[in-house]
Amino acid sequence: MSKEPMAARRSAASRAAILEAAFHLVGEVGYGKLSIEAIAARAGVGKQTIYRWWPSKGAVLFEAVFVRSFGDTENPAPLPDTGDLEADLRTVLRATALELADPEVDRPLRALTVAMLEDEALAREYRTRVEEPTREAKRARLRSAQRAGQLPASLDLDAAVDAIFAPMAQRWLHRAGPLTEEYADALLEITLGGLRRSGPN
Amino acid sequence: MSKEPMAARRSAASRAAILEAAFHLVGEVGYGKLSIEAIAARAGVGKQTIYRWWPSKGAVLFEAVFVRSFGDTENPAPLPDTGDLEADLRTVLRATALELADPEVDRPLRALTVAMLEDEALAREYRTRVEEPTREAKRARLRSAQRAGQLPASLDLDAAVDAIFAPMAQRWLHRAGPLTEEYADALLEITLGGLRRSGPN
Amino acid sequence: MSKEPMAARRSAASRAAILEAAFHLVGEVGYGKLSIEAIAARAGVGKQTIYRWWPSKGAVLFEAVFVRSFGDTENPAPLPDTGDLEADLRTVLRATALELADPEVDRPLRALTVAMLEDEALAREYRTRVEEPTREAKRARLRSAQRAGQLPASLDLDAAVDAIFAPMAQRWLHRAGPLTEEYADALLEITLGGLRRSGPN
Amino acid sequence: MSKEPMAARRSAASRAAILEAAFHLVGEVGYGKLSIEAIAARAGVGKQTIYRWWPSKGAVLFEAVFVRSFGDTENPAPLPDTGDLEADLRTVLRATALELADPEVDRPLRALTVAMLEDEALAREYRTRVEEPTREAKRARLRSAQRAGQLPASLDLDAAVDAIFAPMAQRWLHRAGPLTEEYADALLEITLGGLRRSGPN
DNA sequence: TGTTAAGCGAGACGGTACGTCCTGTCTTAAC
DNA sequence: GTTAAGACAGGACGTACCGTCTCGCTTAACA
Repeated sequence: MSKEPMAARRSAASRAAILEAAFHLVGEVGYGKLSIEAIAARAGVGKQTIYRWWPSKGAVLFEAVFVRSFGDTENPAPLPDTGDLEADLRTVLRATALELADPEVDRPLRALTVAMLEDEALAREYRTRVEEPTREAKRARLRSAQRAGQLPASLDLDAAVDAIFAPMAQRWLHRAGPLTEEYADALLEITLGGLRRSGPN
Repeated sequence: MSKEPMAARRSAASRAAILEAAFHLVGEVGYGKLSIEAIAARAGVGKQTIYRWWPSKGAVLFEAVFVRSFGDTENPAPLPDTGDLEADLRTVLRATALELADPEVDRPLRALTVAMLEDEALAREYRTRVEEPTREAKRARLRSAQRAGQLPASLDLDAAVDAIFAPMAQRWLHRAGPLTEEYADALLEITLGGLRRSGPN
Repeated sequence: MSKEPMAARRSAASRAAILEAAFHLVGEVGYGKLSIEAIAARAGVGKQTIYRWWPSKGAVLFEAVFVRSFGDTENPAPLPDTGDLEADLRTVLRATALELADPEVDRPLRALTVAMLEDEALAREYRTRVEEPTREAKRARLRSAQRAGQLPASLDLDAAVDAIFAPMAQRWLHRAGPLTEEYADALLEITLGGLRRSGPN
Repeated sequence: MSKEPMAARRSAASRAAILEAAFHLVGEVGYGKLSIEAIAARAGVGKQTIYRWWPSKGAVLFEAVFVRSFGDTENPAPLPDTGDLEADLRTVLRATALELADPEVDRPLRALTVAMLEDEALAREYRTRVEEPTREAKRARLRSAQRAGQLPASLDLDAAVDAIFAPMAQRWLHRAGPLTEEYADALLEITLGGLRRSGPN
């Protein structure tokens, strides 16, 4: 299989400069005030070069964030699997809490969320290329736990993934409270043990 | 003690026309393409009348959605309390699922979410006037269940509210799946019973 | 004959403040940037008070300049008549040159000229109440000279007044050169003696 | 030596459309109600295209009138020189009278006068590019008459030009009377012969 | 190994919307 | 019944960007 012949002349330097500029600009001014004109100026690039390769500022931002997060590969890392489901999920949830609390991550990710809310095509691409692979990694860990008899075989895996991970995402999105390891632990205890027997009883 | 004398001259007709116009326009074109110019034109109002009373298009939208949802009162309805916690939460979650699936609600709410992501002041107002009262109503129902011995006294109520309601909100926001009563039920079973014993075991 | 009964309640203080404000504002910002709003604010007066009594900002300016120049009387002073036509005209022309060179006069008068160019009704009022009386005073002096045999009886008096006074006005208007006594004298020599024998021949 | 490379990309079609639109609009609504917005709309052009190349609506108007009057050349036509000064001046003055009486000329010229009164920079440009070249043409004719012994060598040429031409300009500006050939002739007789011996004696 | 077409930076173009200022009309409360 | 105050519908201001469109220049691929 050969390299795609399309886009033969595309300037790698310009592409990198554009993504770099978009990423930093969005961190400075937010999605609403991000403009293609400013990206082009910051990147030292003609506007047409952006319009030639991306359909919208949201698409530029998506790629900028995506490249930062995944580099050149499309596949997310699998979740840790030590055999201890609770410990592994705790590790992941705590790491997520820390990452989302980092302004370097928070601002572009928030901007990307806006972009996706404004542009359904972008949202679709996100679901395909980010959300679904990530979710599959989470499902895989839960499946492993099912095989180990730690979770019921009949479990609705998607609902389970939502139950474990959505509360943190929602708190982050609406800044509804601090993203701490304590919060991560409290959530995990509820989700794994159930509200009815939650708490250190 | 008298009513505040300020803003005495404000035109109630113009205010209503503006909120009405904003609500419908945002449903037609989305938040990004909503313009104050268009709101003013649709409402038959001078732009200055909008700028005089609201600091941004997001603030107009917030008030438009708020008035639609709460009318003149500030207080959300309390959750049902029949004594059966699971049944009551099921009622609420199912109703939420149906409501979020309604385009008349979906579109303005999605737009409002964008507005809040773009404008922290607006997000703060939302948390104070919408999120926190609503959350308190939810907490109150859980406290009632604690008093009835259905939930542990040591439960972290905010984490519990998140665990119950966030997954649905997240699925709605990212259109990650259908908002059905089945999904509501599956979530509730996990959250109340815990993943480890979830499913019809 | 009594004071006119119309405008019974009109506030003399407000009228004076408005004219004062208009006069000074126009000197600061020029006619184009003069606004009724600014006049009202400077005069400490409601906008409606201006709109009630004057039809346009030009009319306010006209009255402001007019009151400054003529006070309460409508009649301009007659030209000096010592019997020596040339000396009398020299006196008047030199005085005109000095007055037009004074910024306190120059700026409002220039503004008034703009107002009249923009508003034919105002121009008509100016011609009736300022230009024509002034011109009649000039004609009167020339008539006196005719009676004294210093000017031909057949002279077209209006053309003569134009010939004597227009060049100075034009130079002032277009800032085409300095308004000096020398210029006044040079003009007078040409106009009285004729170009063909002008100069100290 | 090459033509200046700057402004390379300027659209000649847009420039022409703008000047055309400005010229006609000012004739319809006058200078005060002339708006850049309306010029742009009439010309089928973006506002920015006007702001890019002209600093003010006055500058647009100046160029519009200038192009109409002079086309691409900067130089005014010389005055006729048949050897008979009086006849030549009569020709010019009569032509001026007729031209100023033409509404097609009157309205834009009056507007341009307002523009210059409001904007000293514009007035300066007018003096440099229009008034001074025109005046030089007039001076040249008078110099020719001096060489022919028809005028004193000591004559102040600028004052003489003013004396000949200003009265007509002033009457036009203030609509102080009809601009007829008779008026032109009367002025010329006074200016050349002198008031003291004016009239058909 | 020179030709040629693509991608490139630059930026003008016709537009839309911004947020501000002012217009002329109106309504209210105070005197 | 006039006044100061100021809200109102409307419209123009001058600016910022939109997405499209040339313009010359650079550069890699093919001839």
